[in-house]
Order: sequence, then structure tokens, then C-alpha cells
Amino acid sequence: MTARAKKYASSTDVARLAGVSQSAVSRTYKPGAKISEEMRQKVLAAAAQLDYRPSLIPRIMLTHKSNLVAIVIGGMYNPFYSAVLERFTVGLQEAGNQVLLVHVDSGHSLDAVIPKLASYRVDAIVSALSILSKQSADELARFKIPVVSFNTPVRNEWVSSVCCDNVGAARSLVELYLARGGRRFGFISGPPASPASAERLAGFRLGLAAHGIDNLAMAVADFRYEGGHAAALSMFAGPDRPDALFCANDLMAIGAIDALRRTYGLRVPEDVLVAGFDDIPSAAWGAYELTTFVQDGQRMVDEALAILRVAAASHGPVGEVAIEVPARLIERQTTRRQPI
Amino acid sequence: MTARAKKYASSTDVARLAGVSQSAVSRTYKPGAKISEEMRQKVLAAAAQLDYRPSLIPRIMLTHKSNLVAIVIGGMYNPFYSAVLERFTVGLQEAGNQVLLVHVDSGHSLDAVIPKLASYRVDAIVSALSILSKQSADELARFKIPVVSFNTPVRNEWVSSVCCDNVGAARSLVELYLARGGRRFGFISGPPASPASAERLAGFRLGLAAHGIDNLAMAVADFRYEGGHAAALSMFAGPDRPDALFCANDLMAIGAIDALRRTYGLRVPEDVLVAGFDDIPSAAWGAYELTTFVQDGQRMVDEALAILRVAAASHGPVGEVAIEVPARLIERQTTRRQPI
DNA sequence: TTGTAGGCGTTATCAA
DNA sequence: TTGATAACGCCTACAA
Repeated sequence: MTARAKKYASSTDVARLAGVSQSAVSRTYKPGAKISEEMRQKVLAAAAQLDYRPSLIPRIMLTHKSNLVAIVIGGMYNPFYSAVLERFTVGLQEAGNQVLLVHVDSGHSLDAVIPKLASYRVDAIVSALSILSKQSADELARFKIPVVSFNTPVRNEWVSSVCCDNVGAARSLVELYLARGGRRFGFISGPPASPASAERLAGFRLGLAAHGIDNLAMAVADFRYEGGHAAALSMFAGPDRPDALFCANDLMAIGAIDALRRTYGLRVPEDVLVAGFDDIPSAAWGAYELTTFVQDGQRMVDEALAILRVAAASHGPVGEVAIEVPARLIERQTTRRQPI
Repeated sequence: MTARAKKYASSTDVARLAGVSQSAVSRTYKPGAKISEEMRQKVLAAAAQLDYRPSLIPRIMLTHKSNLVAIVIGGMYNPFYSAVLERFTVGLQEAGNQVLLVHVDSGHSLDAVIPKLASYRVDAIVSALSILSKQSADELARFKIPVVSFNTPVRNEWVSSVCCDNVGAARSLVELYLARGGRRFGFISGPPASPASAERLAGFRLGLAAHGIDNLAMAVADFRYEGGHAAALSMFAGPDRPDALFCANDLMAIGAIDALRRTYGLRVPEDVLVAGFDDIPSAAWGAYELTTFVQDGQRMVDEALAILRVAAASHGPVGEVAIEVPARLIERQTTRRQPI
């Protein structure tokens, strides 16, 4: 058990076995290098014998490029984010990058993992964290790592953001609710620190204010089904129940619907209008048919990838890019009723 | 634009600025190295000035260990797999590893990405692909990369598997169905190539055969909600509708329930018993309350991590490990009815 | 076309 | 305690 297993064969090993120089091996694997067919075959034969695969690690040292992009994410329980993660992964792989997946407990910040990512010399970072502090952003700038912040509008010279128009979307929902006869409004929020949730609330308030309405029932939850369920239970426990409920995401809206129907025997949409945000797959399921805002995950990912391409090409800061993608309302059954 | 930006400061840069040797810098960052406090401070000051972070890349060359573990996955649309991915990520990070996330289109095999993973010198691979061919497994063995196959029972000297007891679980469901008055049975499968789906079908058939039943309505789907929905539509289109439906996973079961209820006006469980597999979060949602088998994702991940630890410690093949975790039935409303 | 030599940023070994 | 030096595996001149 003494011999320390050397797991991978090196180009030197192959060269020795083939009786050629190490450079010859290197050239064999470099597309478009000048090498004779005879030499190529000799090398490939030896390589096959040793199961040789060229290592990318030395190249990282030489080029200062790892082709590694880190994706930092804090909770894949939300199907919107698992879909985003999948799209990023596919897009980055197509662009020749590899994905370093980093999980950070939701509610925590990037800070703790930045040094580790820097140690791995990642080319860029995608943050799909609902919380990205200004301090984190500044530290990232110190390391000169290009960052795209997904759905959190922090930015500086090195940190760009791709968000969706939370305020405008939420604001427009008020018109729909009024047209459908909504009169008493309620909002179930995500975690207090989430900018996305805060913006959706702000937009909703703006829309209400435009109609002189300042009465809004509020409950704080956590973006999860259970949280939405519990929040709806408490919001509808007393008198003066809302008849038009907006939830900061679909998962909570679905939880709320189940609570309203099963605990309080309320009908959706007849008794209560409900809308969410994201358009996750289950929003379209037959038991819910939830009205919601389509956050165009594919488009947002594409925008983020475009920023990363620019960053990779420029070898420098990409400037204070902040992209906002519109959110599209898709009305399903949870708001389909005739005005009273 | 000529100067090729050298992005990260190196230990040599720090040493020069601090007026010390490069080894001194190295020692400063090595826990438990003998170095004077004075030297340490000098180095740290220079490092801070240059925003220096030691690189892990050269260490990989020296030690032949990257601390990188690849997770190959083919479709995070299934919440069971996104939860598994999250657990793996957390577990590996806690063990000091980093996760290289690789997406392979579901239905495809590992083969195409193996060389790339070998190039990154990953320490191990976790495959959460529903399809892992024997050929892939053999190629992996050639590269001497330890692999854990999740839910696909392929194995060899280098490839271990962690599966759940699909056959036993599916078989036991027959008893429940008979006790609940089920008489005409139906099964909606995943993709034909999926071993998990095949085992669940085999177990179901075994259970039926034990009671002399060989009549089973079948529909092939794809593990998705839409697939289950469509399969149920066709299975229940004719006469002789089943009254006890088993779906190879929860997502399809939920799709089937929506189809039965909304298109055919059937009641679950009164008219049709339904059960799924996985126990994804939405199985517990109020609108479905789906009876299903808990695939203990946490435990399966823990077993897989344990195998990886052994592999890391042994520097060699881990042997033909095949772990089978039991699946636990959790009965909810979709099978709760008195026998007819 | 082929081989030799230097360097990338670390760690480990050995002298000083 | 420090510094010089040799790896690690590859790529890129440059020389043959």
C-alpha cells in the first residue's frame, strides 16, 4: 500500500512509451499542429495503451483561463431556479465552459465562498442568490471577477445584473384585479431581504395608489409552498378577508390556494382572485391553473450569457450593465370571473 | 489593448513586493507551517495590497487531486432530482470538494462527456442519469475514475450503484390496491430505457402474478407531467377502464390525476386509485395528496457520499458496491377508500 | 517535421 | 526560521 497511485498518464509517459519527445505528444492533440501522420499514429497507439487524456490543468496556469464559471445558488426547491440552473448549464457547456456549482444556504450571502472561487480561478460567477450584498459585490470587484447577478439589482464595474420588471408587472396586476371585481387586496411576500419580493410589493402598492387604494393586507413568508399556505391561513383567519390575493411567487400562491380551498372552503376565483409570479410548471397544472407572470428564464439566461461573453472577450470590467427583461402576464383560471 | 491582462497576482508577485522569498509566501498560507509572526505580517500586507489569493491549480498538478467531483444529471425538471442535486452539492462542499455540474440531455448517455471530465481530472463522478450504459461504465473503468451511479444498477470495479428497492416497493403496492378494492390495473411507465421504470413495472407485475392477475393496461410516457397526462387520456379513452393506476413517478401520477378528473370527470380515489413514486413535494399538496413511495433521497445521497469517501481514501477501485435503499409507502388520499 | 528548453504557480525537500 | 531548487504536465518559442 505504499506506492502512491499515479492515476492519470502524462504526456511524458506517452512520449517515453512511444519513443518520441513530449512535444510530439502535445502536438498530436493540438488541432492544426504540424505533425507527420506516422508520428501521430505512433503517439496515438501509445496513448491508447496508457489510456492517456491530456490534462487541462497546466493550460489554466499558462493561459490564466480556467473555462470554469461558477453558479452560486441558494435553494433549488423553487422550480424556477432549477430551470434557470439547467439553462445556464446547457448554455455554458455549449460555449465551451464548465460549471462549478456552489450552494449557499438561502438567506446567506456570497461572501463566504468568494475566496474559494478565486482559488479555483473561475473565469466568472453567476449569482442566482436572492441576496447579494453591496459588500460582496465590492469584494468581487477587488478580485476582478466578472459577475452576473440574477434577479438582484446590485452592480458595480465588475458586477452586472439581469432582472425582470418586477415593479411594472406587479403594478399592472392591479388593473386586472379591479377589472375582475377585486376590492380588498392582500399580498404574501417572500423573505424580507429579497429585493425581488420587495419590488413586487412596491409595484403592487404603486398600482393600488394610482387608484387611491392604500389598504393592503400583508403576510410575510419565505417563497415556499408551506410558507404561502401558512400565510394565507393567518391572513384569512379574521374578518375582512381579502378578495384579491397577490403572492410574490407561484409556489406560495399554490400553497395559499390550497389553504383557502381546503381550510376555509373558499373558491378560487369566485371568492378570491389569486395570482403568482414566475410561471413554474405547476402553475399550469389542472388543479390550479394559476394566473401569473412569466419570468422569461430563457431570455434572462441568454442575456446573462451574452454579458459573460463580453466579459471573456474584453479581459476587463464589462461596465455597469443592468438589463431588465419584461414580465408577461398569463391569465389562467384563478382570476377568470365576471366582475361582481 | 495589447497588454494581456494578468488577472491574478501570484505568490512570486507578493514575495517581490514584500522583499521575501516565494517560499515564505507559500508558508504563510499553509496552516501549521513554521513562520515568524513578523514575516507573516510582512507577507499578508503585501498580499492585501495585491489582492492575492493562492491558486489551487498548481496543487492539482502536484497532488493529482483536484477535489473536483462531477455530477452528471439529465433533467432537473423532476423535483426529486433537483433535490438530490442540492443534497449532493451541500454534502460534497462540506467534505471539502467542489462540484462540477454537467448536464446531459435526458435519454443520452455519459459517453460524450467522459473525456472532458477526465481532462479536468475530476476525482470522482456521480451519475444521476437514468441511463448509464455498460459501455460507459467500462470506459469509466479504463480511466480509473470512481463513479457512483444513482438509481441505475450498472456496476463494475470502478462503478458503484445506489438504488432504491423499486421491485419490492412496486410489488407491495398490489396488496394495498387489492385491499382497497382495486380490480383492473394500469401502469404508466417512464422512458423504455429507464431501469427504474422497468423495475417498478416488473415489481408490479410480480405482485399481480402472485394473485393470479396477468391483465395490466400499459401506457408509455416520459416521467413528465404532460406525459402522464397524455398517457392517462389514452389509457382511459376506451371501455374497461382501470380502477387502480400506478405511475412510475409522481410527476406523471399528478398529470394523470388531472386528466382523470378534468377530462373524464373521474374521482380519485372513489373511481380510480392512483399512486406514484418519489414523494416529491407536490405529491403532498392539497389538491393531490398522492399516495406514493418515499425514495429516501437524503439517505441515498449519504450512501453515495460514503462510497466516494472510501474511494478517495483508497486511491483505488472501491469494488463492486451496490447499495439498495428501501422505499417506504406513504398512503395519502389517492388510495383511501373502503373496499367496494 | 522534430526535439530541447524555459516557464506557468504552487508544494516539498534540503541547505544555510 | 528562511531561501534556493526541483518537481507537477503542459505549451511555446527556438534550434536542429
